[in-house]
Amino acid sequence: MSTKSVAPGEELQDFIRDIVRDDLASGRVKSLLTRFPPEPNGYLHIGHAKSIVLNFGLAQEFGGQCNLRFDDTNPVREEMEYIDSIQENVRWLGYDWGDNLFYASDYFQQLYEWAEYLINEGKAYIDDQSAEEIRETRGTLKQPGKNSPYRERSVAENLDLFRRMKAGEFAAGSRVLRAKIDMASGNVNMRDPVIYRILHSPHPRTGDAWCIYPNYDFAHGQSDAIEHITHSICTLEFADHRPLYDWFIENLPVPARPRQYEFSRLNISHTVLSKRRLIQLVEEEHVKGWDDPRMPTISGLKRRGYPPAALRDFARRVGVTKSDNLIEMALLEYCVRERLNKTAERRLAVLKPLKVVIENYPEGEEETLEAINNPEDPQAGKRMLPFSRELYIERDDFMEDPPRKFFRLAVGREVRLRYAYFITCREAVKNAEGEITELRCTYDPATRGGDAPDGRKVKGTIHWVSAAHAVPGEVRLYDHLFKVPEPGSDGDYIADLNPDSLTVLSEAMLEPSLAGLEPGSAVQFERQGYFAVDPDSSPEKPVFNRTVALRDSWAKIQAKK
RNA sequence: UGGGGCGUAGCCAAGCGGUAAGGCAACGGGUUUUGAUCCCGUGAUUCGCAGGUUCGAAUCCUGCCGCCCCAGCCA
Repeated sequence: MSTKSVAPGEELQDFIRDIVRDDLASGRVKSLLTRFPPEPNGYLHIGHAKSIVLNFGLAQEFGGQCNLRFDDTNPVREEMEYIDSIQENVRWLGYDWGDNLFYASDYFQQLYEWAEYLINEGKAYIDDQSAEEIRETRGTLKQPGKNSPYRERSVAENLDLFRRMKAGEFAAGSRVLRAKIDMASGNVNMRDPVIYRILHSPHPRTGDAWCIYPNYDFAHGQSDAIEHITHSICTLEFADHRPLYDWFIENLPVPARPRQYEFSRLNISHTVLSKRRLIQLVEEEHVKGWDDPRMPTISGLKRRGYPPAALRDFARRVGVTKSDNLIEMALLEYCVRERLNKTAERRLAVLKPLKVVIENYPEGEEETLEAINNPEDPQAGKRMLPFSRELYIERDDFMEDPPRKFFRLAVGREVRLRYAYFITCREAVKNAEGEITELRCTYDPATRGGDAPDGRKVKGTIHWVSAAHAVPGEVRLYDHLFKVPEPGSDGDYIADLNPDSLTVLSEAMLEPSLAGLEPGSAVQFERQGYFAVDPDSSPEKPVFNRTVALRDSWAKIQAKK
């Protein structure tokens, strides 16, 4: 399976890969070891996918390895449920970490010992100040902080206090362990950062074994060192933490010297990718859960029908740099179409049905016509479509007063029914309200299959489904979750939500082969778009999600008017 | 003069002193039983701005401008 958009043999080019090549070439590292380090406190989204594809992709490209490591240092926010969904998501994206599944919590004992080591070295101390006091004495971005009154405690007292913290003698928040670095540093992260805090809450994996927990800064780099990670890749907001990351590596007897590199996080137009905002969308029910097909979460994209290969391709196409970016949703959609065009079988489905009666087709008669499953893939074979006197076509494929360039049906005009016959519309039947309820047409028996023996041409080909054989179903049409490229750029992002992001069509008519497909199956409804079977689907009532519409140059022309 | 990062086409992005790759979008045209796919063609005398070094600068130097991140006992 080809998962790359780059030509065979062509190497991806970015600053991370430059560094990796140099390190491998110079022998600084003998083999590459990366890691993907999610915190199990939420669902993964496409921004994480970029990181996953980078870290696992690097390992694949350079014959290295990528570990999956949960950064589970904060028991008050983390849950087992997320640990499971994250693993599922990474696997679904197509990556395998083998036996290399780790948890920062696996290292709690080692981390604790290193904390004591720092105390013994006179490089860490117990601070009795409250959180507010610590904040107040940290200084501001432009002014240095003040030393804590507890900063010069003896090693013995620090050790005693730290052990009693561990033993559970103190209340949460009453004391913390701080690294003794420099309260006047221009980098706020270096102003005696807190590295251990008291948290009397059970941990999803270690239970009540601990009541003190290391924080991110004290756990991440050391975990990298324990695993002998060579390149610890994270996003730009951690660049300010790198001096601290390095400080621990230099001041602790760690078994390896990993290095941290930062790249800019992914931003995509017409959606949001921050955990906080995603949670709000779910909690305030602007969407129907984490896997709502409009969500940029991995589970949402999966339910929407986005193929993992398209996501991988997308992640590679956006590149890896340090500059702020806003990738147009159009690029993601392009990747999805490109993939699905090659893999999705074609089907006929009428979303907004309009009945058609073929007056000169014998009543009670029916026949089957051959249709190609995927013109892009001969291996996909063919199928048979039932045809009869009464059909449904798309309402949008008929116009009473059509403009000149309208190639579809109108009274007096002839079009081709895909894989079937040429038909000519004779009359549009209306009800009392003046709405068109039915089209009376005639067909040309000589055009069976869709070609006229006399060589005459028709401008349009439309899709259809035999009324007697059609399977009714529900089709969910999705549009951008937000109506503007940058939600919240001028005010509240909630106000930018697209009220029409979901349209449910409950009276769609599907060709028979569309019934009974497995949830997740992807098909193309010809002339309309790619659709995926929703988990809500049942053989009695199929439900399809529109993954992405086909490119539509006719709609584009219409929009210009 | 807090610290850190970034500025190449509408959106991304190569480029690493030798005279601006590529993709998406847009716009033309061709093929077509999906107004789809596919194919062909169209963009930067210029790389945030201003100086300087050099035979030669997007690439080196200096100054300026703009944008993003940091003051959780979150990650």
